[in-house]
Amino acid sequence: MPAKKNSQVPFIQSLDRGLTILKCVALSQQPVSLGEIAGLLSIDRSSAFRLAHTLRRRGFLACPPGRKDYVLGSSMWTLSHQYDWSNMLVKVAHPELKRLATEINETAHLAIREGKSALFIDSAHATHVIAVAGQTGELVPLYCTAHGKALLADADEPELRAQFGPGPLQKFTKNTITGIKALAKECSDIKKRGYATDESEYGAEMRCIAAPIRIGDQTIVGSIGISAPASRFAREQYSAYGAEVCRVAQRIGKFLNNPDANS
Amino acid sequence: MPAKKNSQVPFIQSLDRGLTILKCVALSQQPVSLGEIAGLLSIDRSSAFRLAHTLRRRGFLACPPGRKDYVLGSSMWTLSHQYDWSNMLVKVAHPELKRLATEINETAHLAIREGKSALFIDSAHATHVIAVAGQTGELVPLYCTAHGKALLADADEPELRAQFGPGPLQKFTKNTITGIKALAKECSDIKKRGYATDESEYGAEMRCIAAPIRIGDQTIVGSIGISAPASRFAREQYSAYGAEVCRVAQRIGKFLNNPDANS
DNA sequence: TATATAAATTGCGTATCGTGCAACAATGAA
DNA sequence: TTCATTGTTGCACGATACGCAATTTATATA
Repeated sequence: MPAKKNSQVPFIQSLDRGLTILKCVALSQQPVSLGEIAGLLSIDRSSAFRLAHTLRRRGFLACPPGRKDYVLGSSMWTLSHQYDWSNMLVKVAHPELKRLATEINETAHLAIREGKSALFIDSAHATHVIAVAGQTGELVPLYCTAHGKALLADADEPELRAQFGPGPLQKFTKNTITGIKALAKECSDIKKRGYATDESEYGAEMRCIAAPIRIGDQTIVGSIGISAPASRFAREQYSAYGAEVCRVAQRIGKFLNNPDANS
Repeated sequence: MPAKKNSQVPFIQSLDRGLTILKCVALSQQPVSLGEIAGLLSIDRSSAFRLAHTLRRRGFLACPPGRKDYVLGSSMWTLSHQYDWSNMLVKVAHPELKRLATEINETAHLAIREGKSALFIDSAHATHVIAVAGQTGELVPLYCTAHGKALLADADEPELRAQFGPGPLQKFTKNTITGIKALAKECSDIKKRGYATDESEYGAEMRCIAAPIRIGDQTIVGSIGISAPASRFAREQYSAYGAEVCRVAQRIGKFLNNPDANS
């Protein structure tokens, strides 16, 4: 993008500033003081005060009891909970999903976490006629699928134990990981490597690779990956495809953070 | 509050309008057109357009590909995911929690769902010296505690099966519900009745009552309840205490929606 | 406790910025 | 095609949001 061909549509200054405040408060882990807000926007304290005040009266900001600095308010909570976010992720990720599918020429999937399962919320098929498991809407276990394990990548052993209980996990195939300890090791490997694999751990004769989609390089909000019959998907391709899947996942994450990005 | 002693702090009109748009789009299940926005605020279409435009450029709104109406954008997604919301719920609910504890004169707890468990995020103790189980930070199973079952109240049988698997659930006491079907029945009863009970289903000799906290009378975001040794908490008190716990839960939910409400 | 320093909040005049009007473009229906 | 609806841009007026400065409130220091 050589020159900002920014539309001439005038910006509503005060709204823009208000949104900046909102973003800044949301991303800060500590409460934000008025002075910081004013400094950030390079505006007078009084202006910052009035903006923050309207945000507060609308419930988008709030003051911790007794304190006079700002944290996010309940409106943000309410709105974000009532909205069906999977649509959002689908919308953002779909072009990438399609690119991935045609590039690798296999089926690509998009999944989110839904309780103890991974839920496929979108897919893009390649030219192959042979349908692959994992239709949109399908729920699969977290601990024995590539998507599921990608979604679990940040979990440590205590967390996994809280999720799945202490007992051994259900065995679907001879490759299924059934021990929590082994699963924790797997997760930390996935986190290092960037992508998760599924060596026929749930469905037989299936290979799958998936990478977690992170916002702000932190919280995992979904996963993207490809799957194919083991016969068509050799183990030697893991590292190459894995890198590609990671790149796509990162791009989606980046786009979620910064919608202005190119393309 | 007889007269609005509303602070004289002037409202930033355009910011206020922008936030209204945000709220309206978030609450609508369908995409919202420009005309609707303009109508809602009783402003000119051009003004609505410019407000929506700034919201869009900041990522708070977005247009579905090809269409020209608005849905929530990725910024809302990002911000709401990066923020630690449990603090928010704690902050809003704590006064009510304390009121409840002193009113009933037992320990009151606040919990949220954390995967397959309920997580206690706050508590208020009464004057009794005898400590009750369920410290803040403790994780307990969803299916055999009052808080857990309150959090599950909206789940139907397929959903429960997806969460817990088909097999029988772990038995902690002689009262623990172990069948999914029975659990589904219990959940639908809870939904009708408004509150969940725990008849020593997890910890022995303990009774507990909890009600789901809902935003917009819909999505369950947490639970509030009281617990006491069975010796101090007779079964006859269920309906009275249950009603009270429901009232408190509703009040918290209402407050989350509308922070301006009377304290 | 008193005093000093900083931060939050309010009043006010002015220039800016947002607004509505009206013209224009794009889209879709008949 | 025309007509009707909705989205988008130009423009001029005036409401409004801004910064300055004064006042109140909170926090630190002696």
